[in-house]
Amino acid sequence: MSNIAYFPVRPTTDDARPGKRERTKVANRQAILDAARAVFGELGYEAATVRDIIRRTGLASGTFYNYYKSKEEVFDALADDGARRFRPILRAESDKAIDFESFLRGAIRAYFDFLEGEHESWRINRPAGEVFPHARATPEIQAVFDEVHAAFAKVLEHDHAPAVDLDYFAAACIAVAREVGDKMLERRPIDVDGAADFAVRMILGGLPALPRP
Amino acid sequence: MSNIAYFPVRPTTDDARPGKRERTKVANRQAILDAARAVFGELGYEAATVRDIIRRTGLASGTFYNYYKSKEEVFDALADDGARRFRPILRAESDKAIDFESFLRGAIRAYFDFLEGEHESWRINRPAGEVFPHARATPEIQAVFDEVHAAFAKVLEHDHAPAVDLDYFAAACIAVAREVGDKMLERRPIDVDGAADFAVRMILGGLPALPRP
DNA sequence: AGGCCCAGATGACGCCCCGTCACGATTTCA
DNA sequence: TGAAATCGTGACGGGGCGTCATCTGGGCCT
Repeated sequence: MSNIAYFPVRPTTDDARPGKRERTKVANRQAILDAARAVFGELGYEAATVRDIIRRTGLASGTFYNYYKSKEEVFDALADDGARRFRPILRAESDKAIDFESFLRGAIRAYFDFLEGEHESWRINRPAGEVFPHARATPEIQAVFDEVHAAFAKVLEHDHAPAVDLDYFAAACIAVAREVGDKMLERRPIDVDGAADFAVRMILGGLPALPRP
Repeated sequence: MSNIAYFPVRPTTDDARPGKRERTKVANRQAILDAARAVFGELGYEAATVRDIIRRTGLASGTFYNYYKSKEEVFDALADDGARRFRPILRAESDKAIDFESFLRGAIRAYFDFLEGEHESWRINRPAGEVFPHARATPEIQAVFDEVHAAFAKVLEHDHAPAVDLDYFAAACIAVAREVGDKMLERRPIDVDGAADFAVRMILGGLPALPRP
């Protein structure tokens, strides 16, 4: 099938848009990210080496360093990517929330759904017991934390809820969500509703009991 | 000052008890542990190498591997050591506790005191932003978790509190304690009372709101 | 005391991964 | 089309890794 008839004027092949240099650049970057996800999944983060990642892409070892400085930086990039995809979801929950309870329920539910989705891409084939480092505070992840912080502040003030130590409270909420989320992923079948309900109730129950500084 | 007069019969020097072989063995093991603590503190866990650790002890590189298989194993040994020292403290709190509230308050208070104490040995000189991996589930650490679990079960049953998802609940409590504890260490002055009060109230408030399966 | 044995300390060694860099191929631009 | 810029390439020096043949000296026996 020739496509000349369809693109007669500019014989621009469909992959020729932004200049070849630029295109191979994004392709390489993406290839490295994909390879890294797979390698981390198979070998675990600790055991994985830059060589493992680059080998899987077919690129030369030097090429890796044109894009990332180290294994850590690739991991951060993957984490950043996750955070970047999650942020608008969180933002949407924050916008449509009426009060603290609806915000919290929406946010945790969204986070757990997100977790369940991500889950697939990672635990491919990893020997049990292997563990990932907790994501470092990359800019995008920090932004998510800040967003939570801000949403808490906004929505709690709007509720005329008495002041609490927001720093402690946000940290505690994130901790509960993270830990209950992890445990949720270990159970079969995965019960997002149940886990979310648990986390929400625990936080919601704890809030009015907090000390007022 | 001669001590001949004081130990006239058996010229047993005070460090000659269990045979020299055994003594240098425990000394070496301890030296490696001490060096590791210092190196992790100065360089951070990621950057530290087995060579850094062994160099600081003055021993030969091969000797290290007579005691530990890797940097990870030394770290685990240090974590295990901490857990081993904390366990009796936790046990004491569990024993003297009347109800869930007093147990929780005692345990968290003990944990935060412990944290503050440990704090010194670690953050010696480390560049900010560096971070330690969360301790792996070494046997001794697992034992602490199990102890918490068991204490929760015992004390909640004794309270005739309605059943809750203990797995989620214990995980959430540990998460709150860990995270609020970390934040506590970042503030000056360190306010153990305030942090413990916060964590206790949050958990205590959340408990009655939990779903009953 | 003298001698034998073996636990365990030693450090050189080969392996592999690291990050760099000079080179060459390919794209871009004039 | 030729010059310049960009970037992929893989060889290379550096260094940490874990091992192992060798040596040392403590334990133990006569």
